[in-house]
Amino acid sequence: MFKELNPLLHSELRLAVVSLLMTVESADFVYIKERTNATAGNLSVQLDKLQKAGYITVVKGFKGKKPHTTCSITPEGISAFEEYVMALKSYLGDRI
Amino acid sequence: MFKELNPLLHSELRLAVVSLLMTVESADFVYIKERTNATAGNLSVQLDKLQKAGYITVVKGFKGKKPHTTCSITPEGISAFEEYVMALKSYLGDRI
DNA sequence: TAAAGTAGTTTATTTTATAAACCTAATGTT
DNA sequence: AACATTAGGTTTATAAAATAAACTACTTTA
Repeated sequence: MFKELNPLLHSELRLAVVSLLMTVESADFVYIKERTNATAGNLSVQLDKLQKAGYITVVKGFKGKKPHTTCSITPEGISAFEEYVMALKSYLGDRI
Repeated sequence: MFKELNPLLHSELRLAVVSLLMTVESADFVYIKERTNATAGNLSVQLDKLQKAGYITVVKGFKGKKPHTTCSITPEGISAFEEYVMALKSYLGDRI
């Protein structure tokens, strides 16, 4: 009846991050933070989890002299997201 | 960009319960438990939260000599669910 | 050169979700 | 009759999550 919802994606902020990264080639920490309205601390933690799951890549470097973190979604992230959407549909019936 | 997801509904089991109750006039504890694959303890707790939020009504009585709990969704539950679905759409783009 | 800002990370606290243990009554079982 | 088992839950304890607050390290500005 109801499909299981991948707990890594069933989190408001992580879902927002992945959803955002689905629409762009890459995005940096500050941009993601602004778009998702997240606090830096929360975002830092959640990006880490997504990276450890292999759903995103996180590249830390410098832009000029400031630290700069760039994220992008991986193929595994894309398919996890797509599966999550399918699973959600089992909860939402035809109103979606 | 991303709408807030009602935390009361953004829980796998509570979402399943509400989603199920959207499709029936009422359902009893055991039926909900079976349909959602929940443990009794977890279901008991989550039904309580939904009731306290005013999203469902929970009527406890007896069927023959055994306890019997019947649940149904309230108008507030229906609109909360519908708003939740709208909010979700902001995360899912056009794949939904 | 001191204060303030940027870009994060780490740690601590609060919430949640969940399972395990428990309760009460009814129904077999010997 | 006494005891175990099942049904239908509830309560409590634990593990996992989310989040905010505090902190780090460096840079820019006054």
